[in-house]
Amino acid sequence: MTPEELSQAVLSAVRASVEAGELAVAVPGQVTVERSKNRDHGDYATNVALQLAKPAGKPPREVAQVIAARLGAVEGVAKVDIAGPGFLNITLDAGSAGELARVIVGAGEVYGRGDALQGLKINLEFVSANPTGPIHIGGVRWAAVGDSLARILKAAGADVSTEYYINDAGVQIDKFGSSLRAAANGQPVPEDGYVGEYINDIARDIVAQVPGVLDKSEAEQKQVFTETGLRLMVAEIQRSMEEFGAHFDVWFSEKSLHDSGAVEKAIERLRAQGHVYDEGGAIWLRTTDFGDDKDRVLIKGDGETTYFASDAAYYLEKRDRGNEVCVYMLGADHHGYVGRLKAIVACAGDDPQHNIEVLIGQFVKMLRGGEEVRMSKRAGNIITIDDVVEWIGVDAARYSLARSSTDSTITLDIDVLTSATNENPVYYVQYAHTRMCGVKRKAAELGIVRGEFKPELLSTEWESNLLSMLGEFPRIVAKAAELREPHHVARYLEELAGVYHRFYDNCRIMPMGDDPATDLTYARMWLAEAAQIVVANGLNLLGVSAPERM
RNA sequence: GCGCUCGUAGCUCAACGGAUAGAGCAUUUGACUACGGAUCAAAAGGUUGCAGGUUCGAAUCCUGCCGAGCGCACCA
Repeated sequence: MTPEELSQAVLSAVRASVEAGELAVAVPGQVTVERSKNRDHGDYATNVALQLAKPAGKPPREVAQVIAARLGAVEGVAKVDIAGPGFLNITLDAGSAGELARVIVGAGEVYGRGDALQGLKINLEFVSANPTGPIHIGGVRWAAVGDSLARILKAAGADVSTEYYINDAGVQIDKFGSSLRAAANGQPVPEDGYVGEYINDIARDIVAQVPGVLDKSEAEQKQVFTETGLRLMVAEIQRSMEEFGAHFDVWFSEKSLHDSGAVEKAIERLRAQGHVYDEGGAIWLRTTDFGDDKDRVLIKGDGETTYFASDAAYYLEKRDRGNEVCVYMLGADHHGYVGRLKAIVACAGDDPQHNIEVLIGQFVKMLRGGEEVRMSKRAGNIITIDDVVEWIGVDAARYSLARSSTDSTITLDIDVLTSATNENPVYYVQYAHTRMCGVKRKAAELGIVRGEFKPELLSTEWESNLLSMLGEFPRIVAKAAELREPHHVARYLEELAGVYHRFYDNCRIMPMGDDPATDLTYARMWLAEAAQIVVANGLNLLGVSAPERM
């Protein structure tokens, strides 16, 4: 019996109690059934009685008794206990619990997918770092979290498109171009320009790719260095992201919004909605109508459009492509944008509670020699995505960045990263997977083929623990998707790996010596394979490999 | 000054408003002539920043205070 089926059974028990007049309460839409943390509390627990106590006007334990009486009679349920303030602790009979292994093996890589977000078209924009330099450690966090989130949302049934917004318009691009030109000509870096080894590298590449560029006029040089530099830098970022396993369906150019006239069109649309006005020679959007601190300028007094105008046009463009929900993943230094972004949505006549979601993530702090490293391009101590991958590899990097909530700043110790220790919990999870594969290898070596499955043989505490843990997976995926929090999947995998390691230690799977394979051998092979499927599916959601050997 | 986010074991981090606040690392002590010991078992480690409030129940929600990070442009 899966937790989903059990949940339905509990719901039926509630409904039956209501219909029998034992409970005067509205039947809830659904009830949560969770795996018990403590083995003394059975396989699964539900707090439904606690939640129904108040509307029913009865003490929680009395409500629990009514439900328990009916639930105990359900096929597959061995025992129902009432505990504490009114929890229902449910123990399944071994056969019923063990059936889950068959379900999982049958489902294979589909196990864990659901329909919680079925039919929802979501656009997920993340990283979107300026193409004036390599992706640094902060951007890497969004690459790991964003790409994992995309995978999780898809697993929950959503129609997801991922997107990287290239800020290829504006003064920072001009500075980038002139910095490249200066480097190529051996001139000092211009005011507020970009420095670093990568600037010299790109400048050299441009000189090599465009023969005679240094003989051209200053204006022509600026154009060549800006355009070619931008192209090379974007290509570099794309390569880094590709190697990191972060996939973007769309690489969207800010400049294209201006070239296509989308910005002007957007302003007209907002004007038609009645939120645009002229003042002091500039054109404004009245974002204060929708909770923003102050109104925002769309077109400056000098006729130039603002970055904010691009944002508005970009949002409308995304919506025109049929995206129902536009998710933005921004760094903590951009949290001031949330208000104005939501105001854009409201000004456009959309619902800021639904059509846009802004996820704010905190910074990554780096430690070296026990002291915080303040990254500065000028000091040349930027830590890039390529550095991190070189030190610890894609798997460990993605995992360590995706296993924490983005609400909290995380601190990475460079000394630990570069020493390549086994401190990263990803190895704990991956090792569990290799052990599962090891069992298969051993079985092949002994010529054992998995025979008929007798689920009732999986009766020890380690086996039932593993089964109930495996049953949680679909619920975890749905939760991670709904909360937009990939770290729940990672935490689940760590717990699952622990449960598996303990099962492995206490429950010998393969026969010893020359002993023949028994029904118990087969049953445990089914269970081990089910566990392997879940770990592999979970790691895949995080973009981390599930190795057969380490 | 105003606003957003955060404050949990020595360190890095978990915990749909649920039961005795959990893992890993570090520390101490045990376990292989057996499927890979990158493992397992055990010990120790906490007034969840402080003070109130809400309720069957608060690390979680509300208020105030303390502390940290970040943001408050006709910049991008």
